[in-house]
Amino acid sequence: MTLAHDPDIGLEIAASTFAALGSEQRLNVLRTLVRAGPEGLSIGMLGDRTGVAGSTLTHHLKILAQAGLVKQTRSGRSIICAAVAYDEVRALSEFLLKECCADCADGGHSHD
Amino acid sequence: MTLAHDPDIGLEIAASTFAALGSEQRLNVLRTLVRAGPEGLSIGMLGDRTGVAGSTLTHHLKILAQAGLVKQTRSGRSIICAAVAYDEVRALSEFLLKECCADCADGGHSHD
DNA sequence: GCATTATTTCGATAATTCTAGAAATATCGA
DNA sequence: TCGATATTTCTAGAATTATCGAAATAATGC
Repeated sequence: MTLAHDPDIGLEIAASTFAALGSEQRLNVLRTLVRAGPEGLSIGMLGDRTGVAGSTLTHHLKILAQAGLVKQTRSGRSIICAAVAYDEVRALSEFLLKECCADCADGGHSHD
Repeated sequence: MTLAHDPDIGLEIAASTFAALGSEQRLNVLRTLVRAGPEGLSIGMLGDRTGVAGSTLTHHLKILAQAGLVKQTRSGRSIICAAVAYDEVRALSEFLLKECCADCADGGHSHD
């Protein structure tokens, strides 16, 4: 949704999505979420596990959510965050492997 | 090489590699290089095509090279840059799809 | 409504990144 | 060596990002 099959807008979106992943702390948050499974974690939980302040988490999660890597839903007084990175990551790798590497990719690089 | 099959160091490297891709200008440079094919382009050429100042290109290319996305070789008084992103991108997507999304990606859900 | 818990917004500071001009360095041909 | 070309280093200002505490907002239960 956020990234997909666009011609040149793809560059902009891809870059910002990569940027969203380009922070160790954010990547750690994402990993924690992914490992937590589809049920996700509340932000408080996430804070406990990562040792990151709530306000900082809000900041990072907004970026991850804008990139379409995380989805947030309210549950009572908690916000549950769950990773939905699969499609995004696939789109990203396809962006480079296709959009970028189109010319060379089929010249000798094998995909599975 | 830069990113591969590491346990937790992978997080750090993956993040920095993502960060390398997380700039529109850099991604554009990379795309230009990839499209130029395995022969690559000199930095001057790259400057012509992208309109980016040489010193800025040096900066970006260093980041891309450190991430293992671009390789530079001297040819006379020019530096030829060529994209070698394929493996890196594959490693990156695998990082998320496996290291991160292992459980969710393919249907089932078991934690480590 | 009030107290409690959970998250966000605000405000502020530190750190990093982006950008490119100018000067320095390297390479080549004559 | 000299002159021309190509790239890098140096430098620095602008812009962005990271971080978190304190106050504000939202939701729940009594």
